[in-house]
Amino acid sequence: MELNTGLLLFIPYRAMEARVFAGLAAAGYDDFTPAQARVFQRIAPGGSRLTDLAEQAQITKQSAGFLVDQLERAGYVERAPDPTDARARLVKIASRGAAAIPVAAAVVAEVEAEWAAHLGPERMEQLREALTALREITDPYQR
Amino acid sequence: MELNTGLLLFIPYRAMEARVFAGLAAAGYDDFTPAQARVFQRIAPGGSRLTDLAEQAQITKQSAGFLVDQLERAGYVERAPDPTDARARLVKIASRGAAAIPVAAAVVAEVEAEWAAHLGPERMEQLREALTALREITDPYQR
DNA sequence: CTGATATCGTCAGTCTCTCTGACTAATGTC
DNA sequence: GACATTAGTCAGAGAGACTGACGATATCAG
Repeated sequence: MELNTGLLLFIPYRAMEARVFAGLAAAGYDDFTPAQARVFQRIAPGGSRLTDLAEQAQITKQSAGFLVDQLERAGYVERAPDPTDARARLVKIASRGAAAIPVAAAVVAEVEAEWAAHLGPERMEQLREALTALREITDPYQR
Repeated sequence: MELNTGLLLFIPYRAMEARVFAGLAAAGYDDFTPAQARVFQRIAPGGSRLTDLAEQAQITKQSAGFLVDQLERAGYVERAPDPTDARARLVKIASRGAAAIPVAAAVVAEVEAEWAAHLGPERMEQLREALTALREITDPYQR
């Protein structure tokens, strides 16, 4: 059957998300939700402003604030004043968040390896390359 | 920057969904939500059982029932008894739903054409082909 | 054929996520 | 210095998802 390209993209995305989520839960990081994770993974190395996170995740700043509150309570992030703007605060990755990152990265690597094994390394590379190119016209917030 | 493959998949998926949603809204189909659409697009030609829709969309049957209720009230679907099982009812596409399908299909075709223009027809074909192959190991509910 | 078990769908209650609108405080602009 | 803009919060509402319990029907084992 021939599915539209949108759904074809969604299916493996959801599979990846579910695997990473399950892997983190198995490692003890079971006190956060997918919505929180989608914000968390967009935090820049030196910290990000709430408004920037909201824009990148394409949610309102209120929603982003709600999710960051929860991440903060669970110890994954912390908020610090922004030295360049007294109105703003930087959301930074805290110790628990930093510890979770390699766990998530390992699962991502594992799933990507499975996909590469199924597709063959060449097609996997083509896939990533095509998706990266597609980002140029579909991602308004390229980092 | 090198993003993980999950996020690379998600970005164009979201772009496609937003475009289709906006296109339908512009054509007067503005009384439904993305969640409803995700269920709607999984209805089989002859109708689908609620439980099957829930499985394919990976939500609970309660959630699926909630969404189908709304789609039914808005005239996009209708429920009919399942002749093969008196416990079940078939969710079928109603007239308003059938009328919306070509509108959505036109937007999908438009976006796919833009992507093909950006990637070149060959890479676009490779992309779809790789995604279809990936479905074999990431979609538990292939139709 | 009958009783136990499974499946289809609904009802009820709850929680998470997201939104809109209104607001304060700080910044930037003219 | 007046005014508009930007960063973030507070308050309220609604959508969408979940768990648990349930009635009705189907299926299967004996």
